[in-house]
Amino acid sequence: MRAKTLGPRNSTAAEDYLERILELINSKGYARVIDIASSLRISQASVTNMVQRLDASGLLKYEKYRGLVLTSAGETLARSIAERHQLLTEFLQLLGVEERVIEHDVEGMEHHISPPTLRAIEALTKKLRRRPALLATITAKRP
Amino acid sequence: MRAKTLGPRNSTAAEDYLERILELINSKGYARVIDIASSLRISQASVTNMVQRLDASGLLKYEKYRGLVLTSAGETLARSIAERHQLLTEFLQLLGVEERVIEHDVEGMEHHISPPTLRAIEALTKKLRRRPALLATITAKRP
DNA sequence: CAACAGAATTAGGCACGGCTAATTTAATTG
DNA sequence: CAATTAAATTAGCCGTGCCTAATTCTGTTG
Repeated sequence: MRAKTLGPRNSTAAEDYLERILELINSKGYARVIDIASSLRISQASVTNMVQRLDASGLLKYEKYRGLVLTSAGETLARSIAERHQLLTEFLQLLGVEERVIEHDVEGMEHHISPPTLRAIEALTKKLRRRPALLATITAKRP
Repeated sequence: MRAKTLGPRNSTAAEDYLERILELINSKGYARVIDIASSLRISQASVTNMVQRLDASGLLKYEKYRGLVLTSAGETLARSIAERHQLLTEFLQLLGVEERVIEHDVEGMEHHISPPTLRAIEALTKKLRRRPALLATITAKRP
């Protein structure tokens, strides 16, 4: 068995897993290794490995062959990741970016947006929602 | 000697190197291994390794112990990376995000912003620049 | 309750992108 | 121009996060 460190700073991969695990739990009530794997399009073996590391770092409780549950730390983190994802998605939707592109870009960049930046984008998004005319002039230029 | 693959899809690390190399060339006329290393805060050995991989993928010409120059493909790519960086920085500055935070976040997310998203943010940035009043209401809420 | 199928785990490997230590090459200078 | 110093390279290592193949566990079912 290897070390499975996963240090203090949670990696972008760990965030992807947490985000998906929360989604699965919300939609089906549980998150099996096989479901996480197919949802993230990676192998079951990779999921097992990461789940063990997430357990080691206290973000979920995991029992071999028995399943997993998020700890409260893990759930809190997963929720904030999901919220950030949602906000970034809404922001880009407002700008008229194509849905496929949004998914791709948000997936990549979400892990690198710190709370202050997120709050700034959130404030902007809220403003823009009330200025459809302003947005129209922007999106009109990119058909 | 190892393979040094660096496949078709250029990695985020490769983009960081190219960006910094262009900056160095613009500011001092050349980019030595030791300058790249200290600028990116990584070891000289790591730089040598990556520079060899960038050479292998045609983004720069490199001769051992002799230095490097960007190919036209490398320079074009480096320029677009730099422009994207600049645009994202300006956007966040406009939103009143703290300079340190901007640097950190842009460094992380820039590699994941595709051209359509960038164009959307660019259009928005241009609009916002002419709406200081609008921006004031946003930034005022985050002291 | 034994056999089977499905799910999970382990074993072993790989590319990436870092590192340090040791070595080699280039450049400076007495 | 030889010696020294600075820069660059190589060798070898490590963690992350993915993979496939082989194995093991669980739950169902005849």
